[in-house]
Amino acid sequence: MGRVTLADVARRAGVSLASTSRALNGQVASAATVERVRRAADELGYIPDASARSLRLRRTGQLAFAVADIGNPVYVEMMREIESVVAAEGYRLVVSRTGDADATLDLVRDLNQGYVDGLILSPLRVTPALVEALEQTTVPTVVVGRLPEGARVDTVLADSEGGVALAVDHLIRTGARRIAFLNGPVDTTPGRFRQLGFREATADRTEVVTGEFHAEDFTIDAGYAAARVMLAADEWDAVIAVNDLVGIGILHAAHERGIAVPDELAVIGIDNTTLADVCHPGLTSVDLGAARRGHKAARLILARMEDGDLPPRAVRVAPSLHERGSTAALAGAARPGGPAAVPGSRRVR
Amino acid sequence: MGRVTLADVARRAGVSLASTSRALNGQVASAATVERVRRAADELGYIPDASARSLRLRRTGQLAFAVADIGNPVYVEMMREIESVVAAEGYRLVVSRTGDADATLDLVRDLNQGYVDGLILSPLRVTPALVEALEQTTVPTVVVGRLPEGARVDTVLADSEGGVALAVDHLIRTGARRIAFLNGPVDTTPGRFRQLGFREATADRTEVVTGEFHAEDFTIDAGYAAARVMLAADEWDAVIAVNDLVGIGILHAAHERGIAVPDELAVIGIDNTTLADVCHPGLTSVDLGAARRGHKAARLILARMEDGDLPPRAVRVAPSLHERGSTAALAGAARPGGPAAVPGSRRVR
DNA sequence: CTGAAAGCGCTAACAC
DNA sequence: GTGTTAGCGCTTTCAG
Repeated sequence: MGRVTLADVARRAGVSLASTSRALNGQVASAATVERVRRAADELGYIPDASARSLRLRRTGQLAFAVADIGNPVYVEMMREIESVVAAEGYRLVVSRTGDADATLDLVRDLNQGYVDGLILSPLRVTPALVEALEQTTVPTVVVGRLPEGARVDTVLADSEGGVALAVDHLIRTGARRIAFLNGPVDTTPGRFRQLGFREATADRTEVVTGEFHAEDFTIDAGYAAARVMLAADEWDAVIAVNDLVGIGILHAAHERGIAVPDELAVIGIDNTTLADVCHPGLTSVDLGAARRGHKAARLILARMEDGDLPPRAVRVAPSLHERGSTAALAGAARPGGPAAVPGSRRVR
Repeated sequence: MGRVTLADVARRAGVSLASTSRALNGQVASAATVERVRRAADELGYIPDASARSLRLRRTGQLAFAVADIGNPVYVEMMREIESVVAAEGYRLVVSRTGDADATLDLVRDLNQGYVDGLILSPLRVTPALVEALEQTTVPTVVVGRLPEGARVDTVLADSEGGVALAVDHLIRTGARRIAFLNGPVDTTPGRFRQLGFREATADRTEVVTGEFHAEDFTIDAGYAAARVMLAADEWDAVIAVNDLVGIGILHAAHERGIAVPDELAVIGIDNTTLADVCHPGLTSVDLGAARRGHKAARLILARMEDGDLPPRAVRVAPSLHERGSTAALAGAARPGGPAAVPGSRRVR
């Protein structure tokens, strides 16, 4: 027995192909026809063919989510949320690696093959060619991350500047005066805007001495390597890491040098991933709302697919600081639960 | 300007549809034709339609990877490896949540819609209905995890029993005599076989006192909750956790009670995820080879799609123990790097 | 409410 | 080497 097609069902039900299709898809059809067709389909074990439907309907029921590295927990969190939203609307999720800038470009261009109905893209690096490709593509797309002013593409934005400002303020309030920023590659969107945030937030704080360092990648290992250099060069009261992974690299390097965290060095990460809760001490971290960004991105793409003529939208997600053991408590503010506390964070803002 | 189809290219190149298709797909065609068609395609910006090709070719170029919860880092690791292998062969990866047993069954049945060319499935619970559905489906499938004896399905297996034995042996060699196993739900594949492994490994060790406990889920929170109960009830020298997440929950509970790890309580996790390296103390963990299982699964599905008549295969991946700070060092074996060491693990076996 | 027929875009026989 | 044609399985006009 080969594949059961709609024609088989039609034959068995003794009605036409058209009526069979209509009956199965809830279009106009007499109750009797629907009944007969349903029965025939059941008896035959009919399952509609996805490719044929896609070709005819010009829709696949699939959405793509593309990121540089799904190994970063922050993207996993985003993906979970996206999957959960779009699955509820009957869409499957295809995951892709964006790889380098060229690969990202290819990915966007390939979109026109129509293997998905929409794309949620979180590019690490945004080139003019990419923006152009995004504007040209006929497949609805939403970008999680910043695009140049005026780009006609739906975006969902983290408030990097605001988030870093939260971190800077917190450190200054807890007494830090020499504050370093350990960035990742600065030619990336997160690298660029988190750095900008650091500069803005410290610009008029004349009481503060600042420094900037760079990890070669947004990973624990790269963060550790860069932190060794940083800690060997100067003394700092506090470091803000471009993300939690780099923050954990700093924790390792500090531990290795015998520098006590938070007493001798406060550390703040960004992204507020599970890792921040698991490491020791717990990593105070700025939550840039990965899950919420995923949620918004999913909603945006769904809306865009619904109506392609909507004007481009930019949705913003607010940051919040989650205080853990890697930063000193504010004077008068008891550390929750005391020294033997179960890890957990205190939401500051 | 609407979609550019192959017919448009053919018209512009001044050759037939068939020749155009052949020229573009590297079939027999004169150099001149290829040249003209290529040019026409370029000029028109032709991009083949994925749905039409799928319908005609009876293949989608997509593979599905289905797991219960992509939030668990061990699945992320597996997915990364799978994605990297299949992407190199030109396949896209669709991720699905398996949800409960019914949802898993639906997923497998829906496979026959033909929206993917193959499925890699890692089910938490295996029911007879699922096995039957897997055997019936015409879409190549490989299961990561244990299936009942005789199931005619390709599988890749972790050696749970061997892995747990590694943990038990290590603990006994480092002097533990009262050893608990903190399992997850026992009606799951990992729960069942890791428990079996624990029982087998401790069966003829008359010098050892054992106990078994259960977390309600394979998560940090559930592990923590169960560990509180466990630690309140009795005194243990060591605990083996069903996975790293539960292991970290134990670390938290121990910390909360003021129990020193590893001096008063040794803890071993399973899966050897990034988390094991990040938590404090580092979690000694049994690596069940998630990345290698992902790799093998990808290879298996590729081979199966190549030749559907192959007899079902079962590929095994060997476990290894990675020693970190949560277990005492063997007498005479210096802890690598001393107390201020950079986190890292020592592969014992 | 139902049926006949066209056609989505592509590839693969088959004849030349 | 090339063109003609059928057809993958489905939905949707358009008549009746």
